[in-house]
Amino acid sequence: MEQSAGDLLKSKGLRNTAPRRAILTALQGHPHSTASDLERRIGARKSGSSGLSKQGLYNALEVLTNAQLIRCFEPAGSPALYELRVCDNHHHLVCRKCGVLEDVDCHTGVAPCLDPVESKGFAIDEAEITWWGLCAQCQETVAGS
Amino acid sequence: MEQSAGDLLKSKGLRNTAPRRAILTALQGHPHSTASDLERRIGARKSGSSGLSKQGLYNALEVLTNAQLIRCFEPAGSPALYELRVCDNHHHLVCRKCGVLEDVDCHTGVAPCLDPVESKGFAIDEAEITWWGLCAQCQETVAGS
DNA sequence: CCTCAAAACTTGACTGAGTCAACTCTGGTG
DNA sequence: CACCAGAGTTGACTCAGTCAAGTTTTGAGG
Repeated sequence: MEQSAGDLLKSKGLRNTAPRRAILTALQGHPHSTASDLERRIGARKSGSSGLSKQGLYNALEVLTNAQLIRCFEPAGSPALYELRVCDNHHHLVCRKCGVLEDVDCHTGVAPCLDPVESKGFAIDEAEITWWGLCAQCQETVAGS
Repeated sequence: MEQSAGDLLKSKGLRNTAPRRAILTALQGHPHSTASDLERRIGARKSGSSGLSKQGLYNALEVLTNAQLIRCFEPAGSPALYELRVCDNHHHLVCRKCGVLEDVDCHTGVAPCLDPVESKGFAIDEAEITWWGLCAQCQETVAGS
């Protein structure tokens, strides 16, 4: 198996606290979670367990993001989504109708995978690509109507 | 000169109302405006003139966006930005530090300008690309500190 | 030019996502 | 095992945007 949440935190020199472990664990198997998804999922663990405060959640998410343990992504019209896949510079496909979201591998795998026509003097470190369209299911719905 | 705001509205079969004309006019020379920028700019016109309500503004922006007279763009961490450039599928460069935003032409000029490695059954109509980095000015600041 | 209904706009209450600030608790080092 | 900086809690607050119900305006037809 992979490293435990605690080991991951240690390997980045971060404190090994229950909320942080809970977030990392809660993200496994739920690749695109909003802050409130996480709040619900963590709060709902076996009764008696913590249930992290909103502020604590945002603090922890920020720390984990800065440490590159998780990645944050904000598609237009949606709250921020957090995911465990990092360092592979993958991109996203979003359905305009139902909002479903899919990961797409990057053709190069390292950021920035793409250069702009002109950089206007910027030092670019990432090219974020979002493809918009209709998912297979919504295409059927539209065609059938 | 270009078509007047009124003519543009007519050409799309939309009603020619003062607020809509005001929005189109206010966007000229202010390529990336938030809803509240627009509210301020329109409200501030010569006294006695309208000053559009918040709801009216959002309604009008939605109509104009649907009619392809303006385009809406939401970079992470910022409210929605509206711009007049449409139909050229251009992209954006954003400074991570100061938030400054630049337009970048698309190398093809038509959407979607780029195909994903795998489309997962989606019918894709747009590839939205955002480059993140540091603008020339912020690079100097960092280097100098 | 006048009328009228649909379309557009206004008002004001409300929501959701995230932030601020002040206080308390705890992990892990000495 | 005591300490304290870093982590978490609480609760008020902001900002961007939405909802719903009522009023005004636009422009097509008489």
